[in-house]
Amino acid sequence: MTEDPAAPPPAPSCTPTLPGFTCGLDATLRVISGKWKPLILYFLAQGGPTRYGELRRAVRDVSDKMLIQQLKELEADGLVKRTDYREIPPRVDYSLTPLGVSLAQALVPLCTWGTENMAEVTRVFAMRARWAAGKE
Amino acid sequence: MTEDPAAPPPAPSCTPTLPGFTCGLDATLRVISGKWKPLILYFLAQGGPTRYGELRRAVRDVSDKMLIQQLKELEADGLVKRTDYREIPPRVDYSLTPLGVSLAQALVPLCTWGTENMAEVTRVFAMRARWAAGKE
DNA sequence: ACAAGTATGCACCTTTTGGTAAGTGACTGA
DNA sequence: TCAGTCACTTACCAAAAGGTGCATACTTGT
Repeated sequence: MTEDPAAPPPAPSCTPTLPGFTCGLDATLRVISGKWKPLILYFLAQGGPTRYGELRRAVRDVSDKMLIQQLKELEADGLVKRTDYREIPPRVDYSLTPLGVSLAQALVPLCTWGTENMAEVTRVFAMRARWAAGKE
Repeated sequence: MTEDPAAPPPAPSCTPTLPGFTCGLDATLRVISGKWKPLILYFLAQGGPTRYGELRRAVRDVSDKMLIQQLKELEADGLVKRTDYREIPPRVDYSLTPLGVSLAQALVPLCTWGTENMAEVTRVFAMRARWAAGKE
């Protein structure tokens, strides 16, 4: 038999039989990795179509270069849609595509996990930072 | 009331009111970002406790340095447990902690999303690669 | 006339991340 | 005795990611 009666916890059902990516998880992570992408997705999922300047102010501390870059990648990945109104003081807004919306939904458990285990994660990162500082 | 009747799609419920991390999603992503971490999590979730050498062979193309490094970070983050049997040809194995197991579960939707949308993602990445190659 | 805001582009630099190759010490099999 | 295995460690280097700051063309407000 292949299954124990005392089945182990429901493992991540990756399917590592694909070209280029080792599994679905790998593919997904490549699409959302980028310092500001989670935040962008977050704001777009919450706020609907958002103008560039608004995003800029919402995602604190992001520079123009970075924000534009990440938006372009998200757009190229088919997760966000850019709408240029071709007005004369430029007006552009960004929103999630259906694909983007579905990804945002898949991200919910991760948000939840992060929030629930924030204490642990924060503690651990504080330790890492102190350790890294001591190394120099 | 705070909710529209025509509610927008269930957005990622980040809670951006925390120190250090902008939201739960942010925290989670920092913990799993790293070229080999998803794979490691994947194998540990599937296979239970795994010896170093086995992992090394399972996660193809990973170098010792990288594998050790990522394992150390995962251990420091409380996601995997390292067991050293202190035997004389060294014997060590790695397994998921309860926290690691819970994270693995939270990753399932991402795996699924990646698998379902693999076609899109693959296509888009192929385009990116071609574009990058043309740039040089 | 001049500053500020609009959405971006570009050049340059630093930081972070990943990769290669070698070495460690105690052991085992040929 | 000599190569190979075990689980690592270290030094060094390349590539990728991220950051700073300036420039654009046009408009609005002072």
